[in-house]
Amino acid sequence: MPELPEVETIARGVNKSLRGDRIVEGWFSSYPQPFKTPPSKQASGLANRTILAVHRTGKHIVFELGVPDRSTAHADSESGRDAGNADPGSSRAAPPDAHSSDAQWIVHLGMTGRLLVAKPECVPAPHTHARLTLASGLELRFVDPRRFGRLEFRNLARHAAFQRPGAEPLEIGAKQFAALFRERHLPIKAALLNQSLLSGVGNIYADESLFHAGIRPRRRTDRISVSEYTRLRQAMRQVLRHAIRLGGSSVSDYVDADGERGFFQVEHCVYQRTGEPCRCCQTPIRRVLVAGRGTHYCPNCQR
DNA sequence: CATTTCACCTGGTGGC
DNA sequence: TGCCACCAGGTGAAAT
Repeated sequence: MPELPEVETIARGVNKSLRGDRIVEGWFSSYPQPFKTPPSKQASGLANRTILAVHRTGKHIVFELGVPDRSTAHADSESGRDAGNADPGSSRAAPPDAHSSDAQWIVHLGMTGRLLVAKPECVPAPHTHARLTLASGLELRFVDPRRFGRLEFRNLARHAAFQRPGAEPLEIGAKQFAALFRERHLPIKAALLNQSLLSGVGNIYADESLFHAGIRPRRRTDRISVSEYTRLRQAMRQVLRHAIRLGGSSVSDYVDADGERGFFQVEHCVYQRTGEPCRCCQTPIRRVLVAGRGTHYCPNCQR
């Protein structure tokens, strides 16, 4: 589900709700699959840190975290919550500053991952693999039925900051975009899905971008002209920006951090419209396999 | 090395 | 109703 527009929507939502909040403690399920960092290390690494900012890079959500607030940890364990609350220097007094980030929590949602801001009394969904309790009283929950998602904690004193593997689709220039693909020899759809080239485009937005550019998904990257790449980049930018404005695509169960569905699925021209008439020329949309993924295109509009 | 295929998971859907 | 095959937004390891 989560491609660039969905991940962007979730990151914005979490940032809005939790920026400046403090992580009191983390709970992680015993399944090893969703974790790049062992659960115990994530829990101890996250505790008592302030969330300075939450942002998207590629398909990853990155939490920028401040240094652990030891005074709060002591106050909580020795003299109860009152001491922490009475101290104006603790909890939310300091303005969040992402540049002073001391650690990062990196969330990848895989196919079915969700990140939800919830009230603690709200019953957790099945397949909830992580819960962070926050000083505000809210909870952040990571839910992921298929367990393709990944959670990682990085202490920046000892590890480099997270970097997306490829270029950012909304930042790359026209010249670099064409250069990225022209010397390769694979179907353009496969190239668009390769995150080490371009980070953020997935199955939905690859198909939609190729439709709007009028390019067939099986065309090889080395046989597409520079002017076609200019069109493709333009189409991709417009599709991604429009999808972000509509809160992403809710194909089956995608929801944002507040549990709200997106609306870009209504605008899909080809994705999961096999056999339905093209919105442009009425030709039935065709489905084929490219790079092992279901791929949808209009045989008339795309050449 | 570049490219392609497949395994990793659970759940929903549609055919018989 | 039950059983089964097939499909799903992603990625990285293994095979070619």
